[in-house]
Amino acid sequence: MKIGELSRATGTNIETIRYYERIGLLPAPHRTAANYRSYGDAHRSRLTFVRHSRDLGFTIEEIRSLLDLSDHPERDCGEADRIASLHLEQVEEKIAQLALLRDELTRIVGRCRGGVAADCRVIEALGDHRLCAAEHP
Amino acid sequence: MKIGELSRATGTNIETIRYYERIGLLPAPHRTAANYRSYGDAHRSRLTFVRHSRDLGFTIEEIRSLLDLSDHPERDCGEADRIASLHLEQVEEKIAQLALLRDELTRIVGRCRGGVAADCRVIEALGDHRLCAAEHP
DNA sequence: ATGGAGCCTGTAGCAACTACAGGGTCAAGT
DNA sequence: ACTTGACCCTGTAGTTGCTACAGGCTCCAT
Repeated sequence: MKIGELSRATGTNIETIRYYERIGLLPAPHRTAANYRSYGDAHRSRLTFVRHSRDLGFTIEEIRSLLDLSDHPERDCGEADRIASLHLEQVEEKIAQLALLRDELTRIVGRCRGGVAADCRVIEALGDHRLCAAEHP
Repeated sequence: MKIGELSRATGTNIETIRYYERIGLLPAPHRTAANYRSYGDAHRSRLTFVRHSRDLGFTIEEIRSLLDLSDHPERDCGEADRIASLHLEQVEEKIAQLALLRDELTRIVGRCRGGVAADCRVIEALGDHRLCAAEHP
């Protein structure tokens, strides 16, 4: 299949597919006589793997390691578990961080009662960290 | 005060301070005879405002608008409230999104029972979106 | 044969910094 | 007086993960 078809089949931007090839995440496919890329099913599932992993927030480097493992089925699965667990931890940390931000923003927004900027509680709060309820990063 | 002192006083990287000046977020300070930047209290509070806003996740462009408001105290406060409310919404959306990811990752990680990569549930799950419990972005 | 969709390469742009390289300045110690 | 080391300067390039051209080829239908 041509790049446009692969793009539609996986919901991936064409430029992104070429980008993945350039950084070595997808193997370079065969070319037709007209120098068009020609992909097979193996390419499609690899790209699906990549996109799904990206959707789950894995970095390119993490995906590289995961792909490497999936290319070597005889290896130990522990590494994959380690990468995923670490990532899960990071997501949980990020959620906790954002929850703090949300609380702080809610407090700040809630204090606005209209009027002119000189009396604005939003702007006041931004200028003075001491007005915050909790430490945020 | 010199840039290093301002850096320590606000917990901002020196390179970041110069960057903010370059993009017009901080006004260019006076220079000493030796061409060193020399800051006053107004610079320090402006930078504090910027850093605090960044910590709360506002983009540079949002901060530009907020600073503009705080420079014009006679203007209506509604804009500041609008920016902060919109940002709060985005944070809430991001949290919801990450919660979905967390759930999916928890499911995936929980399925790993060791062994070789060929039988790895993590890798299997990454390659097949149909194994997911919910739609994620 | 001509028009438009699709493909190619290569480069530059986005956000928000961060990290040099290669040089100048200043204050303290000897 | 001189040296050492901390600090400052400019300018440019790198980071992540794409996205968006520019300028040109190829294919297929009309």
